[in-house]
Amino acid sequence: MGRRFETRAALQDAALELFADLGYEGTTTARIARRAGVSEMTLFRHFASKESLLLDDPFDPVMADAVLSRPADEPPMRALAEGIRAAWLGLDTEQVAELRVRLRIAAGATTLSGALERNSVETVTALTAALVARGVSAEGSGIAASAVIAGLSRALMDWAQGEEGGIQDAVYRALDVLGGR
Amino acid sequence: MGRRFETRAALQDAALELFADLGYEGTTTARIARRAGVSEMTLFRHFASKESLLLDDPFDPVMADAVLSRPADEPPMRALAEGIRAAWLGLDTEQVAELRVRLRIAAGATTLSGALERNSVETVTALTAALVARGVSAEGSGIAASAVIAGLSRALMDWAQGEEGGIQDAVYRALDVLGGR
DNA sequence: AGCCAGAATGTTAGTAACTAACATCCCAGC
DNA sequence: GCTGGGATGTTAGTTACTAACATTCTGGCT
Repeated sequence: MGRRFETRAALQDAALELFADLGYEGTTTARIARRAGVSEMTLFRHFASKESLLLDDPFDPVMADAVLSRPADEPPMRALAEGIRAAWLGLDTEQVAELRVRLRIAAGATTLSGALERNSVETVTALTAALVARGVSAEGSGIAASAVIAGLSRALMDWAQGEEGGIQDAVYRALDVLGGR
Repeated sequence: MGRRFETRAALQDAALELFADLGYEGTTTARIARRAGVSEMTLFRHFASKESLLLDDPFDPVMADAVLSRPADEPPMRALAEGIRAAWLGLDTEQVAELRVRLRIAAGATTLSGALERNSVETVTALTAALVARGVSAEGSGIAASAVIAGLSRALMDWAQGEEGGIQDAVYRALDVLGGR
């Protein structure tokens, strides 16, 4: 094995370099493939879309777990907000820097409006399941999870575009708002 | 004048009929244009995308106004949720029926994931402005507005796919969750 | 070493949403 | 009647993405 992983990484690297140079919309999938030394068809075998070259689903199981351990009487939005905080403590500076690069590219491409949320389906599903396990209705769980991820996405986009402030602060402020404070 | 409006309406009618018959993804823009008796190019002069044939921005100024008149000490998510309720009282049954048709089509098309939110940019902007006018920070306002619209969109999708329950009930339950109850 | 199965990749041809450039038409107002 | 400008048509593209089928490459077995 290995080759599969290597090609995938090569494609993602090529994509990020070109996105940075030419912008997201100025970069064609054909060119990404060429730079990775691979055919365009192969690109689409590794990534379902051009979008997913930039934004993987950032699903983090720690989030869902943390939500489960919130006090039982907490309303769903609050439980999500307080639970998610935990997962955001374990980021090292390199991860944060790369996240920022990706988000800046995403923020600059009009055709990527809503892309972050679109690529968080698995995360939303996991959070929804966590709420259901806490006894919240399936309907209410889905609504709360969608809302929190949307709010969080917006906060991250704002953070990426603004001055170099701490990502933790930005996320915490967002979660305060979403949790109803 | 008039012709411009007529073509636009003809296109939208043709689109909805075909979407209902063949599904969203099974309908090509070329075919919509043909049925409306117009060239494909003309279609794209009236609608920026295939998506927008199905989902216009449903911006309702009543919503933003209602948010403005909430008590000053209410936290942003609560103010949005409670404010928005008002705007949902004035829907007649015909509007609701058509909304349901559109949403069912949207729910059945995988490529339309997140489309409702994407087509609510103006609404989000208006709600953000309303919160800012109430003294909430620009950052927090955007986050809250994005979250509430996402939650509401999710609730509407659920409602459209489920049994024929009242839309008011569905929206009210969603707003309860979003408002932190 | 030589061979085999299956995975990874390539090639080719196509579809469909959208765009640019330029020609034409059609209606309103003089 | 004529004319100017907006609405439309035509043509020719670009780009993301897919289907079908051929080829190559790799790792394990004898």
